[in-house]
Amino acid sequence: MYSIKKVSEMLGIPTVTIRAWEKRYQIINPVRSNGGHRLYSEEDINTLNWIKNQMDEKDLKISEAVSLLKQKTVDRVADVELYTIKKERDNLIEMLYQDLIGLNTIKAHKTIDLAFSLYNYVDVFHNILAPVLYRIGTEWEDGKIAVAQEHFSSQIIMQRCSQFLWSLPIQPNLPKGLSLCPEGEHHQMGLMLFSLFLRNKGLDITYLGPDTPLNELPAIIRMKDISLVVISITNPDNIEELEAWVKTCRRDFPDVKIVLGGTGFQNQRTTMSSYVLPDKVSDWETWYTSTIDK
Amino acid sequence: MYSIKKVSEMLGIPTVTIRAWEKRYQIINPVRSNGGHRLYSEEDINTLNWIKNQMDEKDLKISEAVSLLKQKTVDRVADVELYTIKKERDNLIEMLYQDLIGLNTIKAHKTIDLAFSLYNYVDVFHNILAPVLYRIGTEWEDGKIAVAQEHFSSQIIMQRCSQFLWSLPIQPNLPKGLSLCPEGEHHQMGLMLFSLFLRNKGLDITYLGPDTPLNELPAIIRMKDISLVVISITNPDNIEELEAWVKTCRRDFPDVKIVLGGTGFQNQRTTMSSYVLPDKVSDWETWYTSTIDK
DNA sequence: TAGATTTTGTATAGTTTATGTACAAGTAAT
DNA sequence: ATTACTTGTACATAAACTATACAAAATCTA
Repeated sequence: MYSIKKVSEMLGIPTVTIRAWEKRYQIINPVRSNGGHRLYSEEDINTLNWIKNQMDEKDLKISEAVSLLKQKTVDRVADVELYTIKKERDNLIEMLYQDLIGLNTIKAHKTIDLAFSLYNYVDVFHNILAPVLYRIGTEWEDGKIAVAQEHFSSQIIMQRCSQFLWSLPIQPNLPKGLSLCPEGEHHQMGLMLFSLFLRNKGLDITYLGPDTPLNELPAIIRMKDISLVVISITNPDNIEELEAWVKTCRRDFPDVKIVLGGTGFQNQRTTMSSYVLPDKVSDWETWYTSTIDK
Repeated sequence: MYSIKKVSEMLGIPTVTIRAWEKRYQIINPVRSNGGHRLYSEEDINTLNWIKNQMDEKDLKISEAVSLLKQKTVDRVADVELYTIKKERDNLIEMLYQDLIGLNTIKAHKTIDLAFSLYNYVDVFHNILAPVLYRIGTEWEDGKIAVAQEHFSSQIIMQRCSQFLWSLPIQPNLPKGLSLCPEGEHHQMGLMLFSLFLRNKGLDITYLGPDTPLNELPAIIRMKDISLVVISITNPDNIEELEAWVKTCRRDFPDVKIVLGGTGFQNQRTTMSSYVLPDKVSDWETWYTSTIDK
């Protein structure tokens, strides 16, 4: 906390002027001491300094510098207020896409917050977050958008999804599960959605995520007393290794259920087709009632 | 024990003034003799001396020096309290470590929640989450724990950290920043901590995270009007490529500030050493005041 | 373009607060 | 008895506060 004299000396602005700016343009709001003297915070000084720099560098008048400053703050708020108007789902998807492509952390999270406030979370996952990430993933593969944009987007969306992985209630009597993509696999949205589906049913799912070495699974299965393993694959080249692993798993843990999924299985012949799960969410329900909720 | 006159002569402060300070600012509390005369302890004299030095050296008013003093004692009390619950903190670290190693999503989040309820968030980041992740990272490199355990742990800790990246308030007049690790780099905890440090100062930081291709940065810098780029490196092999990039960046964006960090720079000769940031958090403050908060 | 109006920095007046010091009247120490 | 200390009140000066005023510069208007 600084007195007006200190600030005046630091910034080279007369005290009268500082007070006049405060009164005329409401750019700062210093705290007062018991006796009513102004006490300036770092933030206040920042603002004054910025104003003065703008005036000096760009030869602006005080009023112009102030409206620049207000513009900066207003931009954020206005963006957020816009959301309350446009709230149809397609709009939300487009907005979120733009936020993510534009690397706007704050706006993206605000949009997701809005989505969660308008729709139930299952709906948000499947009809907003997943489509956006799918679109971004496709455009990334086509080279239409940059790596950084794709990483940034999936990082934010995955983060929001995984919050639900630990906040939803668990029913301890249901089986425990493990979900993962093998090494070299990075597309985890499908895996996340299915894990959330199971988590929503009350299963205790440990989400290991992408790039998990299959040879580590037996130890984990034993340690956590797992009875359901969910594996997602995008690249068909990984099927062979997975096939071998499934075989040993069936032998070592005959009671453990295995579920496979992901685009890697489309139009591929494999000995494991009985474990492969369809993409449709309605089929998930069928699978669940027949396999887990028997 | 010293009489008021002795103290006055020792410190060069009139007796009247000493009494006025005692009455007005409650900074000292000298014992009284039977007859009511003040008897000053060494501690009282130290306090007075400190106050006087502050006023002389930093040209502070008595009221300002006093509030500094009170702040100092508050800090010390906090230190002492911290010390008494240091055991508790070590306990938390151990608990969290066990939760993460045991792949217990829910318990790990509960432990982190507990940590946030006991300490301020900066403390939690630097003294609980970072040490745990560091320990797990080391044990992973030594082959003591599995890949799955390391991935799982860093996924959870990063998720908790990044929540702060978009919930802390922003000061729009401060510069905008970008933080990232280049391609092939995966250790992001240091980058995250420094990003949080800047975010905490009110800077609008876009966290791109690990594995970001450097050649995409110019477009992003233009798009988001970035004026600060933070890059972290663990592997010294990446220094050469980074050096080239820094050179072109300096040429194309002379106004953009660059900050480099990470263990990759330890004991390495490089032309970029002027941009390299020390590890110590106190040095971060120095860097900030001299570079951003000029 | 001349004159009116607005913007902006600064000045001034009358108070109030902050801070160091002075003084009076009484008590303690030696 | 003399010197030092106590409390309480008072006072002077510096620094801030509010409010109003004013002049130069910039901008608008007829």
